[in-house]
Amino acid sequence: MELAPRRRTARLADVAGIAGVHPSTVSRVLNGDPSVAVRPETSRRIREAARQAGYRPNSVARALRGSRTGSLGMVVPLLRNPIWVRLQAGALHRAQERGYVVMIIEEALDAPHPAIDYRYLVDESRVDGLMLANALRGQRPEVADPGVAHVFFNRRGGRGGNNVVMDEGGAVKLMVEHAVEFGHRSIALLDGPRAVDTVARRVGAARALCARHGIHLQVIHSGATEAEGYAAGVTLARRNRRPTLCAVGSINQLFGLYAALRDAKVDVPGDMSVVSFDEDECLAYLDVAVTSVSMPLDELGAASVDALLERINGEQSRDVVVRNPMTLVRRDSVARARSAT
Amino acid sequence: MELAPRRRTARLADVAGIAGVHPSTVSRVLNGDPSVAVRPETSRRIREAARQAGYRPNSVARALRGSRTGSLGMVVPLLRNPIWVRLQAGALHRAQERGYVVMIIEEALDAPHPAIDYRYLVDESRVDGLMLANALRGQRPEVADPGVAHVFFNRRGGRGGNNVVMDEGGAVKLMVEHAVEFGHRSIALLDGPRAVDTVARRVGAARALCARHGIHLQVIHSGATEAEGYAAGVTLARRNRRPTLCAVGSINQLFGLYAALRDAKVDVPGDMSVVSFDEDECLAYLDVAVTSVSMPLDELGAASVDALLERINGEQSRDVVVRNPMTLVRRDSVARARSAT
DNA sequence: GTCCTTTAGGCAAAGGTTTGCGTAACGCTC
DNA sequence: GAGCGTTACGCAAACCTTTGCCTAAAGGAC
Repeated sequence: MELAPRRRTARLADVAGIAGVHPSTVSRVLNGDPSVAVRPETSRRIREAARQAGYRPNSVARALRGSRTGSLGMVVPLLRNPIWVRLQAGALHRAQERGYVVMIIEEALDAPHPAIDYRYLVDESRVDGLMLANALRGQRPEVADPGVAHVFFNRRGGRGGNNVVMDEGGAVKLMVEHAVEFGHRSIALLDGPRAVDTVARRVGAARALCARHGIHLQVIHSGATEAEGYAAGVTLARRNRRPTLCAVGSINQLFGLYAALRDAKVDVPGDMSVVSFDEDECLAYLDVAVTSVSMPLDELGAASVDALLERINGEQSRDVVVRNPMTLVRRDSVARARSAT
Repeated sequence: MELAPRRRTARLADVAGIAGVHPSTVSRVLNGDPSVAVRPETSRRIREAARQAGYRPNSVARALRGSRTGSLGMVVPLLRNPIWVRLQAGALHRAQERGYVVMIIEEALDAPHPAIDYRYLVDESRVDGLMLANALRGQRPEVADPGVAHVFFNRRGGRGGNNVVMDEGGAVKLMVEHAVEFGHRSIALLDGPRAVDTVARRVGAARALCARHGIHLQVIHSGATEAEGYAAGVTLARRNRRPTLCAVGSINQLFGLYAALRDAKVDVPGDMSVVSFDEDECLAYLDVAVTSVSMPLDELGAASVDALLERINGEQSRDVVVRNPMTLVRRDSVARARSAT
């Protein structure tokens, strides 16, 4: 049917030609402009012409005219960690629902700090706004720029008002209450670097809650990798007055911790219980299935898109906390504390 | 310094105004157009003006004029599986090196087959070309369209000439030779659905190689999830003449298989050896560290970008096989075959 | 001094859409 | 049938760059 050397795709003018009307009329009809009045018959003719010509609006021209690109930028620190993937997927789908596309930027491993300034993506009109998850506490010299629509997601940034985060405090509460339920009086929290906002909020909540419950808390900060989780696990296993439960911030650290405890002949959950803050299907299949707190990652991704679109549309800034389903997934890695220290 | 209500970002005309030249001259100087002749002093003045005005070329206007968007679309089936993430990261970085950005599209879980036609992204000038990994063997009614620049990566598609894949045959060879080295005479290959091209190539290579080595091969197809891997493992464990080594196509299936063998009291590697085709750092930390074949995923992602840019630049189509580093990572899950069946 | 070649940079069109405004034709009222 | 309010569209500008072509001035050759 179209054996010709692929004539450049149809333009508005082509459709207008077929339908015998002016391009502007085609535009209004196809976009459902309510301010226009066309006869039903004309409208039908235009739609038919568009269909026949295989018309697709040129998004570039549209973007130029309307100074809206219809795409959003998402900056994540490291795709390797599964949570970013789920956040990404959540954002992707919500963006698609709302007619936007998402550009992912993975901040390079050796990125300098303060990180490079992705506002240039907005200045170059590549995206309408930014979703940032590369903020580090204190490290960033307040790039918050009211002229550039942006939200910080999962990790807070700037002066506030643009943050979309989950209820880490609630997650910690689930964990601590679970620990209490099983009689634990001394617990450890193995988490990422303290410069990461998410970590800081978990640690803060843990300190407060443990104090209230009279539980001894020990916090260990390490990188979110298997190797560093292993190292932390080794240290932990050597302690003479060892905590009876260890909560872990990332799945990578969890793998390391598990291996370290196994190598040190520390039985899970007999000698030490373990809880992960990173739920993943594979946790159910480890040698001792891991109890975890399942966080609403997809929802956070979606909420970030929603919040960013609010900013783009000039609505009031406000912080958002995604509370959705957050549940304790009980598996086999938590047992009654053996010898209350 | 810029306390004003964020004047709309500087345009070419603004810079020209400051430098006292015509916009076209600014454009040529800033883009290093070799066909233009300007005095060094003028050039310097222009650059200074651009710097001072914080000028950023509007990529949308540029795209409209040049009919090049500078972005690439990448369609992946399911982000959950880590290999897509690594492919994505590889593509992201290479694209960035070459001045492009990448838009990720995750094909919905419940996507219809034949899948939706992402050519519309090109027709709408949202991207300059497509990297597709959602092709299924036979299922797709030849969407190959010479008018739309595209490559199929990791999974072949179309009539050939646009495929960028890894050397799955080489990977299988590493696995089989490893098996031979350890005296295995009967092996199983637990892999994804046969409609997936990658799987088909692995299976084909395995059949040929095993035949040559006189090894008995049993192929099990299942979905790439923990649950289906578990189910396959259960079946496998029940076999009376059980293979002595099982190779696994995806890490998710591997987790399931491992759990099934554990539950069935089949010792790894004593009763059955295991090899994964999906290398991941966490494999080193499982209760029995998993031997795997490490594939050049980042390189494949990068090569896909390179190949797509060739198509976009109108160069000759050709299939590409990424061979780079492909290594056997020897860990603890392979042992000498106990009782040669 | 005249003519030709460089040098240095300006002019304007084009790319496809959106949208404020303008204007015919039509129908209705009186 | 004149006047007026709709109805149904058309006109053209604007969004910002890039680029083919043009021109004016300067420099060189004779």
